[in-house]
Amino acid sequence: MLFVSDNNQEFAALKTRPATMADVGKLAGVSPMTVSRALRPDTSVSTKTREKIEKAAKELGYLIDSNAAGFASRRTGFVAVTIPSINNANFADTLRGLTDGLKQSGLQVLLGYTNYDVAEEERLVEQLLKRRPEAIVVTGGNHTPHCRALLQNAGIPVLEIWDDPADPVDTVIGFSNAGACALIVEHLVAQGHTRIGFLGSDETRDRRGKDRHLGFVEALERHGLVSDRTIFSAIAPSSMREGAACATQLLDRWPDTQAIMCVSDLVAFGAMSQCQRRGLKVPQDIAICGFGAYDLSEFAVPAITTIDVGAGQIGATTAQTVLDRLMGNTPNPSRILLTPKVIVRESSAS
Amino acid sequence: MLFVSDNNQEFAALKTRPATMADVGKLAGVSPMTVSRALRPDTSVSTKTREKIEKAAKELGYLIDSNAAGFASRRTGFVAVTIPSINNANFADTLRGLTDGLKQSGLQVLLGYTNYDVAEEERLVEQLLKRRPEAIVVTGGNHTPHCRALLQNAGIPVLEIWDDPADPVDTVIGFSNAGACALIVEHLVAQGHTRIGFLGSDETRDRRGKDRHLGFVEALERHGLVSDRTIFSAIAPSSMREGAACATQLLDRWPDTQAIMCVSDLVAFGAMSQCQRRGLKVPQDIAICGFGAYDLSEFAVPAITTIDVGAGQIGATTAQTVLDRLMGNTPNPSRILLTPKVIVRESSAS
DNA sequence: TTGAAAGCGCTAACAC
DNA sequence: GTGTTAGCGCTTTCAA
Repeated sequence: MLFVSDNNQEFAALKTRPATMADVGKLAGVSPMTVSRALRPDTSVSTKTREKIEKAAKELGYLIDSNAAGFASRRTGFVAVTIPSINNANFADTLRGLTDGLKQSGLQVLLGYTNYDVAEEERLVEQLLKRRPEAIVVTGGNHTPHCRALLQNAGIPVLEIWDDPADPVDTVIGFSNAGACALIVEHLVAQGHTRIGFLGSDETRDRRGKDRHLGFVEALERHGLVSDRTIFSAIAPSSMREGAACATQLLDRWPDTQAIMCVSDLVAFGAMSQCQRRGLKVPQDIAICGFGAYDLSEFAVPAITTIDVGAGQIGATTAQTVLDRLMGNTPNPSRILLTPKVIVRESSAS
Repeated sequence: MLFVSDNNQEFAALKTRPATMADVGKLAGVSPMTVSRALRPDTSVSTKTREKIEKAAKELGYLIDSNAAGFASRRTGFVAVTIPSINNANFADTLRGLTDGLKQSGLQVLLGYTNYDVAEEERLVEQLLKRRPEAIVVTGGNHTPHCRALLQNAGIPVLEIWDDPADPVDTVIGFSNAGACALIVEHLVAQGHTRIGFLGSDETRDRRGKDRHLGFVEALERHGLVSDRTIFSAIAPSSMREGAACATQLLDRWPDTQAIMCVSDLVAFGAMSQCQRRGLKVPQDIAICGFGAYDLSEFAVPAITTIDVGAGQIGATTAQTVLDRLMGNTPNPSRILLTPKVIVRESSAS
């Protein structure tokens, strides 16, 4: 059986046509409609008929076509999700919380990653919207104008997560990146540090990183401390490599730095490695703090002080909120802000 | 990408009906069919008509319904992919190679994770197949009988990756986990080590880990060495925590161990941390090797010797192979095996 | 270059 | 409890 016209040779037919409900119905001696009912829960079909149908379906290796079902019922069962990167333990945790929370509902996550680029996000959101998801979850609250318009006009719940945007599109489930960072500064100041550096990354791309830096600056200023010891990598987001390189720059320029706050645990780990290679003892010679509560920080030697923003919890809450919105329980936008927690570990303990 | 879950439930409709091709056609004064043509490349529509249509589409904020389009053309544009875990840098690299390689083709990845569980894989594969993907990529070559049957009867290209199964369903893009591990053993033996331990995880769940252990045992035996210094964590896959715990057990039981081979870099990192906490110097007192070439290993102090299996390359090759299969260039199954490379670093250098 | 008719596989709505 | 009819939004096919 060919699926492709003769003049279009791409995608030659490898498939044999899969069985349909009509095929199953014919074999079971019932109408396709009865098959449709039998294959769904909570539908009235006699036990005998259902058994006949299940036998026939099994015999044919029949699997329902979810696309066709969604098409007919106008419910695709998709929830679109964008994250900045797939290779990031924090977003992976959020994703796990989200998918696990959606598991019972029959909703499926359609995932895309933006590579920390709002232009890419725009393309991605458009592509995802073409699949007619029932809700869309975007990481971050910073979008191109067109992307914003797409989200606003999509006619479905829009959830912005991992952020606290001043002007949200719809519903927000996040936290204040600036506020979280301020907590770390309070901790470092309480430890008696005054010469505190910051390692970040290109702020136009990593918007959450920018907010963290803002929180850092503001918190230092509240204590009357200067905040000029800052190194940004040109690459965003910064990771271990940039952490190591930026730590080198920071220490070369301000050798008397007492503590370094890093935009993420990965940067902190790279920075700490570099300190150790330079013969600096952490925390005796210099304190290091990260952000994100990656496993890495717990098992590093010394273990790294960090911020736990509740990545998994964000995902779980997002799932619940999506379900609430779709079931009409909470038809209105809301703003749910979680409270990040400092986890003090060896790398900054006196 | 798509994540998949089970069951069904009712959702209230929040959506206003999005514009259709008919709406666009009406506004532009043409038939829906002409709109369909205008919105696709390589179709014959006059420039003037196309402009009218694009203007109308823009005005209505029209986005094509990919599900309906796929339904009508019997080409969903989905490529189903299963990976064991979303929170794993190796699989993330493969996924990135895969999605990037598919980007130009208009094919979209539908993703699900199995949590290293073949029963979960079976459910997932079934769920994914219901979306009628044009090809399916599964990580690993170990499946339940029913899952195997599902894959075989799907009528689409099936690609098993990250493995070298003895009896593949269809096409294989992987490497020998056992062979890769043997390379590490050769390296350690060449360094003069004879008392070599292994840290792994529950072998029924982590099949690739099992193969790695097999390769370890065989390689030791080739050198006439004993391979009893082995600790498996009950948790699979092992990560940093288990690496630390299992290293403790190994060192308590065989304090004179000279080198430890770990099932992954994460385990190696946990083990190395534990060694350091016990006052052992790496590599002077004990050598440590990992598997997977995670960033972590490069920036750890000391940097960790590991195996680079070419995770990104597996993804890129998989994408290319999927395209070849779908375009009929390479209609037959093939077996593509990449060659893992040892990266010798400080943790095992003499 | 454009349009009309048919239908993809399924479900909603209404019969019986 | 089961069948019939209609149609979801689009593309295929054929005709003009």
